[in-house]
Amino acid sequence: MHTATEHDPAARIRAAGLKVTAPRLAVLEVLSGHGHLDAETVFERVRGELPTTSLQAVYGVLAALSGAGLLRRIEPAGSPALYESRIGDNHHHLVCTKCHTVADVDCVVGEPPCLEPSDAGGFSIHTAEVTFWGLCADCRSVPAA
Amino acid sequence: MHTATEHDPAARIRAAGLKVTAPRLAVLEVLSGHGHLDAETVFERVRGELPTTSLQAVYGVLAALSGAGLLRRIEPAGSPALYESRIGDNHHHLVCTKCHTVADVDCVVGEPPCLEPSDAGGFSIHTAEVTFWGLCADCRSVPAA
DNA sequence: CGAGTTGTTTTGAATGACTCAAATCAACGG
DNA sequence: CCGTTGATTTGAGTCATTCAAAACAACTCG
Repeated sequence: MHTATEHDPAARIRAAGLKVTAPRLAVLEVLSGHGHLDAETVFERVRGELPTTSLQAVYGVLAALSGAGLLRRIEPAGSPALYESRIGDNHHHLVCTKCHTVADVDCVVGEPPCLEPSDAGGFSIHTAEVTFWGLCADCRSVPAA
Repeated sequence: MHTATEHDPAARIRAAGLKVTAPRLAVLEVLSGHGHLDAETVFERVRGELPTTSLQAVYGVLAALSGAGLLRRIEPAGSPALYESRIGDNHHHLVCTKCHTVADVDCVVGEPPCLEPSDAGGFSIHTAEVTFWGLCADCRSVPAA
């Protein structure tokens, strides 16, 4: 029913035509949760268990894995690029205008492009990216501080 | 019926509580069309008629005017910040994945936030930003060049 | 309408996030 | 286990943008 590819990080990397290396496994591990992390943060966490890893290696790994579709990269205005492991569904994001925290929102519509523009102006659209901007619960409870 | 504010750039700047200066008028003039221009391009065009203007001044003007709501700033992933004069309607954008050209799309829904997330996760949303990604007509007609 | 106050612009430097390139090194196919 | 090819390290460079101090110019008020 399930192939090993679905759960085993090494198999997923290999299936993407990439070599399986310690930094790549470490990056996938760091991003296996539900966070939205920037390259610097991934680097710090990877360093914890793989101290010889360089920041450039992390940039390379993030580019390779997101290029291969194993990670998703988002770039909200005002934040550095963020990476997440939730892929394959075309979900969207909530960004706090004050603290820049990012949360996921399920896409109510479905398959990408989950929305169609009224007039595509000659473009052939393949994705609709939706970013909701607002105040997160924490920032709302601290009005002027 | 109409106040002068609606059409006169100087009046609009003043109404926003800002001082009316030559660089500000020049930036508004440069952006009065329907383009999506980055700071560097605005700077080059402003220089044409106001040669003493510095790039930093342009950054300052763009920040002041977009902060005041007289310009809209967008930041598509992979492009520098772009500025446009179409404001007040919550329209969206089409971005070419190849050449990064940007086109406007009318919002089919209406007032911002034109979309509501299914679960706002504690956020109080005020805007939904939609970016459609695809190939523009020009890039589509040049498949592999 | 002329001086002051305050906000703007100039000039110059610095920063953050990321990319490029050469050399070393390691994964995997044979 | 060796070689090829792709990854990582090391080190430098780039781009877009911001910061800061000093010079300057709009608008306010007398």
